[in-house]
Amino acid sequence: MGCRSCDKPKMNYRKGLWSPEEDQRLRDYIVKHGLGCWSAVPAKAGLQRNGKSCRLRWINYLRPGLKRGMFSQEEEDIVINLQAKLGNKWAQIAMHLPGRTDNEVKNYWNSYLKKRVMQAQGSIPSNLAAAEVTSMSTTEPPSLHRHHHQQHIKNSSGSTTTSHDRDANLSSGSHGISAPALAAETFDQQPKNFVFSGDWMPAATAEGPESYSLSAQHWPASTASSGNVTPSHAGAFGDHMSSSYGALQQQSSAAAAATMAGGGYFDLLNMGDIYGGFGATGDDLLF
DNA sequence: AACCGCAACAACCGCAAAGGG
DNA sequence: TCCCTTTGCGGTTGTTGCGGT
Repeated sequence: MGCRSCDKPKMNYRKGLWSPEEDQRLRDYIVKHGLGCWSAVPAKAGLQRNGKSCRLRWINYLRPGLKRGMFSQEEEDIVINLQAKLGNKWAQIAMHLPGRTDNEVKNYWNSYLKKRVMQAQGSIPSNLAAAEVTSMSTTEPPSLHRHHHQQHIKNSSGSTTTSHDRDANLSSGSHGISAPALAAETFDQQPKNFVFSGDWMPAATAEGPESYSLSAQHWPASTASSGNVTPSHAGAFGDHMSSSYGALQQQSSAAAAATMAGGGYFDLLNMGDIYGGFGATGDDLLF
């Protein structure tokens, strides 16, 4: 792991939100060179960030296949049940949520699910409970009350975009906490969809990623929600990695075919250099 | 219109594990 | 085997925007 060739002079690293330009630089670099020594990335990519920050940015927001937007009922159930089972092992929990990152799961838990679970268990502090009365009188997340029809989501530049995906999820049924058995069932099941491209990647390319033109129009609006509620991560890679590949090859849905057009399984392997592969933890990158 | 509180989420920080020299 | 560096993870903080007053 040590990477002595990456030695670099200490510098004042930029902090705070990432600008679209920084995102672009990081993407460009990784697409061109693949993932390697993160500590070397900032210098090579011309970024005044530390490697840690670049890694986090890539994993949480720039990596292809991330799902943005509201958690579905099924995802909520998985988080709740796995949290009960594993504790705050967000990386492990995220493994079972295709397209979700540990950070996203953690934030969702801390900002919403935790209160719901506490209330369900009757252990929610009175002050919290009071604050939650209005929002918890139904099973919708508080935000859905506050922004009923248009959910404003910040992007990295601090501006907001309007996403409708949360509204889409409103129709997904009750948000009540389901039986614990659900989670156990869920992690054993195969991912339902495999879309092996990020929303910033071309949906279908005959030439494969190598010939892919890096124009800005292909990138998502930074961290803004793409409104994508389609499971777009490469499945629950983690424990299911090998079987997922098998499943993928058997998948002949139009979506999968379109996404993988001209590339298919071959693309997956090639893009592994870019994606870094999805490691045993599912959401982590291996290099 | 201004201020305040809340919610959501992006990002930082610190620690531990992993791996090379 | 030890030391050093990098990576990964979880906790926490900071920032932003919205609704209410």
